[in-house]
Amino acid sequence: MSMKPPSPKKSDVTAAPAPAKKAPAPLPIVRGMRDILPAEWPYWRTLYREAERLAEDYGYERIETPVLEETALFVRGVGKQTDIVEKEMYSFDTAGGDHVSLRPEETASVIRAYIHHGMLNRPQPVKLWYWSPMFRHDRPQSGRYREFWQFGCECVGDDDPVLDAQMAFLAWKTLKNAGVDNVVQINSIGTPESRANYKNALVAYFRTKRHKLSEDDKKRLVKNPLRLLDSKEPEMQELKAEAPQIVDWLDEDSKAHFMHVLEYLDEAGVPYQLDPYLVRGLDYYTKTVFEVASVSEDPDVAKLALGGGGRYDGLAELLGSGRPTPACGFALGVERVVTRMKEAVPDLGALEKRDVFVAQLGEQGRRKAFAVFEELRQSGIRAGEALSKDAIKAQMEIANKSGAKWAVIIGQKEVLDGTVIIRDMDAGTQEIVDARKVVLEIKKKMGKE
RNA sequence: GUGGCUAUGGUGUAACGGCAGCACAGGAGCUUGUGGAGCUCUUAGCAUGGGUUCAACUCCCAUUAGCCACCCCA
Repeated sequence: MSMKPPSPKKSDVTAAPAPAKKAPAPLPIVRGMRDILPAEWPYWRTLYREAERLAEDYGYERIETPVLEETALFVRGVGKQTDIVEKEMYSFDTAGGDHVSLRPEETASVIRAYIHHGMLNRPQPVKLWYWSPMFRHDRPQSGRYREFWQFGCECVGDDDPVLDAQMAFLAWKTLKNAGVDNVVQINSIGTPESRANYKNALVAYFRTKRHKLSEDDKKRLVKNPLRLLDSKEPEMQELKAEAPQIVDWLDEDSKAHFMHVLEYLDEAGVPYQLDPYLVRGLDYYTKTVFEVASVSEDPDVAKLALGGGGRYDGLAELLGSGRPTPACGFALGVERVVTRMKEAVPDLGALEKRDVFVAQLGEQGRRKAFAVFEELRQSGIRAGEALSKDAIKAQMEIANKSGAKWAVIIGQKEVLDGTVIIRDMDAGTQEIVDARKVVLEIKKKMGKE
């Protein structure tokens, strides 16, 4: 007996002509936010699985920190002068008067947790990984969102160059395993002292060329001279070539450290390019800095970094670890990687095939089908269903689309006889089997495939 | 944050200062027992708010969002 309620359409039509009720306006999504729809999920899942497997294999442990932190953590950690902190943070005061921010990146939080939980008393280095949403109030563009996910690893408490190399390796390898051809761009920016010296030399050089600089570049000269190096202004390309190079200003320790990092990358077969102009936007970096970019003939595709990382030996101390705590890490932008994955492996989004489809006819058939479906599922057979449909025809159509090799059909007659029909969807043949042996019969058929 | 381009059903698109079409997708059906084809019917739209006009989806302004180039970044 069908108990379906009468169609609301009909009752509306017969209802008294009430004044047209205004439908509530649909609410928009907040700017820069996005839904991850089912069609995209297979990519996320694939990337997540690769990331998790690699991180765990390499001894990294999962960590999850609060989305909300004291604003001071990022001001101190990421750098007051950085654009991220200066104009891109979601900051607000709570009712209790706390100054808090949605995290714009994860490294500062991980180090905070490291200190907070006394991880400096654990065997060093402490290796942690995360896969979490970050928030930056940036102008949205493709591959750039206000909420975005990062997969990253942090290795805290050791300054050995092999760890820097491991970071670049893991970033590269994760992408590679996800099907994204990529290359590491790498540089060393030395210690804060050697970098300060270099910065002075750079400023001195560009001051002499000041008249040739664009407005943006003049600002950089004052605010963040290292940024002059990755300026896109055409005139800069020539000026850069003449400019002092950071390698010439590195202290001996940083230089040796960097050489070792490169040797390890050679050994591991990681494709990398030395990029003397690569500097990164966060204040905490020291020595090794790197980015990973996809390999593509299309320059627009290649230019967007999929991830980045490096060494940040001073950060933990700056955040109060109380003793020198060298560390390094990297993060990949999940949305950006997924975009590349869609190009590299377009068929990943296809629906997962079902082995069997359970079709039913009549209320008794439906009830029986409900149970049979669960029986199949419990025995590990991937079954499909459309229990809410009445017409067998519609169900067979769905069965066909689901890719099921067999349909189990249960109607009134079968319920009475204690049987089910098993239909071979390719051959179009079908047989009647004992209802208690459905799982057995299906398994037998699957075994033959 | 600065500058530019764009906005029509769920998706992709068409047209026009005068009733907004098409394709795909969705739903129902083509004798309440069988899918892949076909057919019928059907749901669903001018981003929002103002203005000009007899009349605006169309022209103008603002807002919002997306995209692009910057800034910066994953």
